[in-house]
Amino acid sequence: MHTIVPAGLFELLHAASIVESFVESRLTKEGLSLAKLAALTRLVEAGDSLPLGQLADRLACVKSNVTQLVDRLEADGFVQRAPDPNDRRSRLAVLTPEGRTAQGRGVAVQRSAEREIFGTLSETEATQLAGIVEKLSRAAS
Amino acid sequence: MHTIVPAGLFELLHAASIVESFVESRLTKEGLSLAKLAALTRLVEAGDSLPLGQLADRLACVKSNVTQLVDRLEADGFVQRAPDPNDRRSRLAVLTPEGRTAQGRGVAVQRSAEREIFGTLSETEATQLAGIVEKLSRAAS
DNA sequence: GAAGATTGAGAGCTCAATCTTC
DNA sequence: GAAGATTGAGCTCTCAATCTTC
Repeated sequence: MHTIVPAGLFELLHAASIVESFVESRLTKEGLSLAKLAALTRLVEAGDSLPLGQLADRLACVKSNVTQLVDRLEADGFVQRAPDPNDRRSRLAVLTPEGRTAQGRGVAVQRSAEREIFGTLSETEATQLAGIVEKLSRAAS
Repeated sequence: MHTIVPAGLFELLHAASIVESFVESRLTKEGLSLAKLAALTRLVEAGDSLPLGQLADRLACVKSNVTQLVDRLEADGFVQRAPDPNDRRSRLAVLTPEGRTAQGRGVAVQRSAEREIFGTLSETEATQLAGIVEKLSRAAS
């Protein structure tokens, strides 16, 4: 027998960190990380370029974080900084061709990891999880 | 109307990060963090002291991480390093009185945050969540 | 003065290399 | 040589302070 303990804070956070590490380790093989993939994906969605501040908004993080993330993406050759013609204060993060293909490989990895992990859930469980996750997010906001 | 999208990777990780920030911000007011509280709690459970390597095992992290975490806890006055009488290679992390009371305040904060967040779930949902979390952890391990 | 971005400092984590003691 | 701990380098993230441009 094995009693299921009602999920608590640590169980939830620990599960999330396991899932995160799982995907992270797969992305590493593609020269990517979740943070980098998220940024590249926002750029693809925006049509290849975005002012850094906009990127920060869409990543739901602070601007100084994007500055450093884009530094690393630039070092990877996935992104380049360009001046904003409309506003000399602003700088654009522009996707390079390498960045675009990396993003493609990244989402493929992500989706396959997603299938692998969430594929173990029944249809019903997936729906339940969505509802619960929604409730928890709301309660902690 | 509002269709519930089946929970995916990003929804799950985002929810976890919201919950984490919620607790983290409450612990900040007590001069603590989730990482520090976890370490202090492991020490309390162990009866006030533990070799650093043991602490790393119980925190499920790498030893160099514990070295730095204990550095910060020592600076806070919550922990002190002591020589291990049994093995001169080893060093003990020893809880101070301040560390013990901080741990007490910390778990109180944690439990109240837990009630606040998980209290929004029905009995049934809490049980479902536990099962799902268990499945996901297993799939990603 | 306020909106862009960056820099500096620091928390939290990892890995690889090192140093001491077993 | 292997087990303890630490150090150095790097990733991800935050906040406060700064600098330029609006």
